[in-house]
Amino acid sequence: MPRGPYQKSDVTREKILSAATELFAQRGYAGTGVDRLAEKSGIAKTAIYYHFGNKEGLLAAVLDRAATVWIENIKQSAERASSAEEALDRALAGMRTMVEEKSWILKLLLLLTLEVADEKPEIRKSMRQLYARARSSIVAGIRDAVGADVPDADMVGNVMLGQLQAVVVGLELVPDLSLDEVFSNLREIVLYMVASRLDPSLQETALLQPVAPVLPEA
Amino acid sequence: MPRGPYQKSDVTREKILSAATELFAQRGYAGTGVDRLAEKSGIAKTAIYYHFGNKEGLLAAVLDRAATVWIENIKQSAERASSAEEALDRALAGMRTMVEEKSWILKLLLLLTLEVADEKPEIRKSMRQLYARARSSIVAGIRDAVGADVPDADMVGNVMLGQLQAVVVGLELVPDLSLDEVFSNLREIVLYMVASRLDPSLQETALLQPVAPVLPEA
DNA sequence: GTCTATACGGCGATAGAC
DNA sequence: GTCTATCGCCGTATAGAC
Repeated sequence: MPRGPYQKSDVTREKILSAATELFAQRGYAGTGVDRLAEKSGIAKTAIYYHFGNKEGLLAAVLDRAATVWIENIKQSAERASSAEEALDRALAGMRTMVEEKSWILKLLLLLTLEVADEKPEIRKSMRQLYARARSSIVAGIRDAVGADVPDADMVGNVMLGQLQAVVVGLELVPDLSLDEVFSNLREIVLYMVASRLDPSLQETALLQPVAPVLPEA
Repeated sequence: MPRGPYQKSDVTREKILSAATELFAQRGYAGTGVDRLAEKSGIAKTAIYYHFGNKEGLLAAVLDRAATVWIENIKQSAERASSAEEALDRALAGMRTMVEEKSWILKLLLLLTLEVADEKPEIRKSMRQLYARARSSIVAGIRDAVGADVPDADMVGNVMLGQLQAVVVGLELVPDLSLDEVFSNLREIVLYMVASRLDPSLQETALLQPVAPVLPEA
């Protein structure tokens, strides 16, 4: 069994990462055994643990890379817009494309967060940073598009990312969920949130009060 | 080894369910081995598989029961309100309490959906029905509170449940997340959504357009 | 420090006898 | 329903080559 001069660590990491990216996308996370990853990448099973700690650490690395690419793409697309609304539409279109074509990334991102955020500080940190990058891209996008700092723009980012993740979960339950409806609804909400933060008088939606019906008292 | 007359199936199911509810809440899902469940409930390991198919089937049963109780509680609380806004506040308070006190239910609900919705039609169906029950409770609550049918009230439900789940994920990443902020933000959004559906002229938030800055063309 | 090979313990899940 | 295997897969431990 020739052991040859060993490859540089980075090369090995890359082989593992690309094999894992392919197999996780194809067969899912749970459906991809570490033994199979070792075989596919041509690297010993124990070396995978040496590099990534455990299967979840490998997943975190795969997802971090994949998601970063998407964040960057969407950001750049939005920057090419010539109006604030177009910037929003481009961002939403990017999110939608990701849901349609790479939902496994979003799905596993959620899964990883829920499964290991307790007890694995390193992975939690990695996920938190990824989320922070996505959200600050949105905040920056809003600032650029509107041309001014929007108060509490963080919350707009939270809502967008929250609804994005809700779509992923929703598709799992209702595969024929209407993305048109969901995204146009989200568009409307974001427009309202930004507008009401720029002009707080818009929050006067309490026209609900007078319409209130009479319900039996407890 | 006396095998005795076997207990009725329902009694056995109940023993398993209550043991699982307790252990899943205490030690988490992954942290609770089926062997331990068998020991704690006093029922043989294989009988658990006999009753629930597999560990995930058991989890689905546990969650269905626990979540149904919460949906009912929140619904009843909202019905006791004397105005539309109070009904919303009661519903939001109920959701918040659930996040604060029983977030493991929401967390595992999400996890189960993401992990097994493919490949396990029974569990997917169970989760979808649960989601549908929660959403139709919201829709009915809105109808009762406003005293009229709100067009596309489904989407309001989707947004509320989506943000609820986003909070659960968010807390996993940022344990000191401000629930005050998140829920008051959600309150604002729901009020807007309902109001704009009752009076579509409110959707004229396109005051963003004039503020649009000039960005470099691609 | 980087990697291989083997063996082993733990857990979910199934099969078959009773 | 219970029991006793038994399988597969994650993860670890160990020992050692380059």
